[in-house]
Amino acid sequence: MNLSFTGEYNYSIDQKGRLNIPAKFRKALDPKNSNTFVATRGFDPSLILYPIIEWQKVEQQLLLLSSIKNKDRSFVRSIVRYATITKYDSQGRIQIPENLLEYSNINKEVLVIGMINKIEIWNKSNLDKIEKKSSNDLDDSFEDLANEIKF
Amino acid sequence: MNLSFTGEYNYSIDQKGRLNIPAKFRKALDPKNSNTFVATRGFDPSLILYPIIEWQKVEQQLLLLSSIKNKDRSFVRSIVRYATITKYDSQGRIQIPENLLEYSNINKEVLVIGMINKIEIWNKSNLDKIEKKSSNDLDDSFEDLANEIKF
DNA sequence: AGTTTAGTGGGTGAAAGTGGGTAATTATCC
DNA sequence: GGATAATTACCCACTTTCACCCACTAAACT
Repeated sequence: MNLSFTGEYNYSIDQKGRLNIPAKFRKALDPKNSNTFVATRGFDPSLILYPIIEWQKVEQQLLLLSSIKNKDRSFVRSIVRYATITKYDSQGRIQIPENLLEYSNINKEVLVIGMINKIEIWNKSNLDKIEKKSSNDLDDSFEDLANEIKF
Repeated sequence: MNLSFTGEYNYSIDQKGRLNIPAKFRKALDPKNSNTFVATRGFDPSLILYPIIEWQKVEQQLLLLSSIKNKDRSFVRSIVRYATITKYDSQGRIQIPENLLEYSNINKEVLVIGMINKIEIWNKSNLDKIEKKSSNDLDDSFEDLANEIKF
């Protein structure tokens, strides 16, 4: 049975810029990935960790975009240029590059969120702000999505 | 014979945050689930337990949504971040995370309700309140459902 | 009444999370 | 190109948490 990433965890980044991957996520990670993730910018001001195999799927998708269209190229670039391969150490921690920390506005306290086939890393107060901003129209706007899905 | 959770049970959560799964439900649980549920927030202020296989169906549907669309992403996040995979122990108990207890306003006494293919967990007084509030217009609103299903 | 099953409580050792030191590798400078 | 600095990878150590086990009581069944 292939598990997925779910749930959220409050962790902290140490002075060396290392972040612990929750044990449950490590167990859920397919061994084919050989303990390796790709860290990159999210569309939100957050970071995303893809298992390396998942990332390769992303790459395949990006290859489908046009190299001629300005928009396409710039979209691809905006994602790929920040992608960093990292393998977690024997304590289960990955090294997060400085520029990604800056982008996501992360210093120490972070919220690690399982997103089924990938992982998001947030500065919690950042996420709270965003949630609050959209929460007014949120219930309504989710309604149509929720109707598409059988729970 | 398989599945189908029915009936309700008054149980209590112990100091470690563990909740007993009624023996009847454990027997009804397909062995393919290997004693594993996913606990998550309900749409009411209650919790839902999905057999892991049922939950995976939900995940499959969520995976169809776009990671690029803002709304889709935050919809997925709002659901998945509270989903916790738990296997019940040799006494038949699952561990319920602190944040779920808070959300559902549960301290100790709970009502465990079978909902056919999943299980709801309520703070009993919470449920009473909600039922009471809607009970006045309830008969009318149920009538509408007759258009969708037939007994 | 005795036996089995279910529900609840609690102790303990292994695992998880966190911090930090040192060697190895890479980068920088002269 | 070689010495030195900086960064990274790999270990070891400490604290806390949690999964696992044992035990007790109540209820159901025979």
